[in-house]
Amino acid sequence: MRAKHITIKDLSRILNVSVSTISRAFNDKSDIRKETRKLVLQKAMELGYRPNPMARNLQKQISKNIGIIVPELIGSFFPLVISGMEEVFSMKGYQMLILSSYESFEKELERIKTLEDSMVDGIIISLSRETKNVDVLNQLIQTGIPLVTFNRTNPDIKAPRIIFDDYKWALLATEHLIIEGCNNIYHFALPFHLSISKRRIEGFKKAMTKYCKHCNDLQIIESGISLEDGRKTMQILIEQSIVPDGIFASSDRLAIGAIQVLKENGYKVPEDCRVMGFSESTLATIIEPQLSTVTQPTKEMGKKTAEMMIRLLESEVALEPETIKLNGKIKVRQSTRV
Amino acid sequence: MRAKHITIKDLSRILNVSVSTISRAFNDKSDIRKETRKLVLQKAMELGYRPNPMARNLQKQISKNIGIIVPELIGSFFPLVISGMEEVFSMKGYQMLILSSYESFEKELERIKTLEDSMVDGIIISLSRETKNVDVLNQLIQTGIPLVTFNRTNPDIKAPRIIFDDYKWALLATEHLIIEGCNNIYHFALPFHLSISKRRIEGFKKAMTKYCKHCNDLQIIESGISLEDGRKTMQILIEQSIVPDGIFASSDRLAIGAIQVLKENGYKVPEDCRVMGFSESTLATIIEPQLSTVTQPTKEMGKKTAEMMIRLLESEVALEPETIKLNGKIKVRQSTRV
DNA sequence: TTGTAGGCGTTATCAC
DNA sequence: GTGATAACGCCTACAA
Repeated sequence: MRAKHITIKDLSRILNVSVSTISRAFNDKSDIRKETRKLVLQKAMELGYRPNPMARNLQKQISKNIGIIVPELIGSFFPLVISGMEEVFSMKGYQMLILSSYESFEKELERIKTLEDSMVDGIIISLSRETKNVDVLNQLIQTGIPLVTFNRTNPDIKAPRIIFDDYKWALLATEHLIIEGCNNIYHFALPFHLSISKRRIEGFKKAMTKYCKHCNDLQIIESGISLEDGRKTMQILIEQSIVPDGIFASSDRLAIGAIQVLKENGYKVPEDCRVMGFSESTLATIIEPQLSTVTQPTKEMGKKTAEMMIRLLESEVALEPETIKLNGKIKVRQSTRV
Repeated sequence: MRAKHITIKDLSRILNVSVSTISRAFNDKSDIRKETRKLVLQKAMELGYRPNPMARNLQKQISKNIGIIVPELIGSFFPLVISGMEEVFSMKGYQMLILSSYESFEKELERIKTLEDSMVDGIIISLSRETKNVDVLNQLIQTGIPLVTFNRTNPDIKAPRIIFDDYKWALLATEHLIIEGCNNIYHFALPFHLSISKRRIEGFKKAMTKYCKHCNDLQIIESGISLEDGRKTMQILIEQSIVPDGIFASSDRLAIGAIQVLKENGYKVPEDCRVMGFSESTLATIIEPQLSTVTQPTKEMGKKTAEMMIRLLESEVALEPETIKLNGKIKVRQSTRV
């Protein structure tokens, strides 16, 4: 029982002009007299006429919808990225269809299918934790649907990627610990198969060798992603009587888990062990001591990703997949400085 | 340069059947022979044919899109609610268009217009902090577009609302403080004009009078919503040499701000002052002492809201606006118990 | 500068 | 059971 919308035909009857004239008025065409356009637009406003987007899209063979798949909607990172995208897309008249893969590869495939079905104009994706095989995404690109990846991506995907310069900032973060006097530094890493994880590990190693610090693979621990994962890793270390004098954790949550367990076991942060997080979260200033971390331009990442998508959409020719690396900043707080 | 999609006509030509037959096969109509349907479906699968949703929607006069407006995408609450909605909507074949009002009334109006323009089947909204006038929303309902409000709503809106039972749980939270021995309790409230704020204040007052505790309006402070707001309120109190022995804050962020300032000024929590938060956030277990708070069934709220929307959508008759109140749980941690 | 008519891909209403 | 055909609301040659 929805109020019937007024259509272009109704308006044409009322104004005694043809539908094409109205269409022209609404599409900024040149071949229409100024006064006519004004008249049409005014009457339209008066009667509350707006072109039906479904009809328009059907005819134009586009949907003005962009599908977005993220691993999760909890935690502050992805919502903030999405928020950045929204700013750009809403300016350009695009809508976002947001779906979550819940960190599951299977769900991710489902979501991709859903988006294909609903004929989005493009797809933006950040890979789930489980995703190792990216064939489906490459097939997607084959069919001609614009794809952009961000943050959690994979070098095998033949699409643009907007990422944080993990290598560089992991290097700088580690360097910070070294300069503060740490000798025996451990790295709590994200799941190894994530490219984001690999890049940070490289940065960590580079810093260690640069300063001739002892560094073997045992110092790099595949920890996971959550606070609980950070706790577990630290617990295992302590059970083995290993207490580093510096920890570089690949996420704030990992870092905070480590700090909690250190404190529970009577160790002092930063005196006994300095702890550095990664990718600033609201948690960083709540924990005691406040956490040093690397801030990422999260919202910026969303904006850049959206802009890249729009470039793909508007470009006539196929663009060479580009990689955009975003810079961060090191935020020194109490957890690394006595 | 997008690969052309195969259409119902192509398929009809290939299979040598009429388009209507194919349409029937895809719409579970009864008047089609089993084998025919099977044949059609199989060939369709083979050729990768899927009905074009734009055409289908145009003809059915629906969009299968639900517009969702939230005040913000940062913080964990709204993303989690949305996550709950997604579960329900994606089951039912609906897509969500998510927009943020950025806590601004003006932007909120813009967003509503955008959604009207894009002809969503229904709108779900949680009001911005600034929103006092809800005429536009009532007009929306007049035009027949289904509307559901959640969390931040307003009694003047003639639409279903899915809310947390703020009154009851504010009462219980306050009661908890009283039972733990507090006598001089202050309430850090959200902006007064929010109905959510009013309901919690009522609950607070009720608990105080129930236990014959002294309670005047000075004990109820309009604090805001953020951690910073919580800090400010506490600071002002301390400057006036007022140190309550109990604080019931209307959000975890307010509570944490209060705890920080208390500690900075040498007061102990919970010994000198017990602090109770509201609406569990991830921050609650990070702060020291860990924060007692009221957990809300956040994701559940999203589900219930989505389900309500679907009921409106599927119902032929206009439904009487219903209010659904969700229950929470009191989570006792160190900040209220010595 | 404006109007006419065909088509975008479906579904629904008739006939057969 | 199946097949034509007219909508759905808009855009765009082409004609006037």
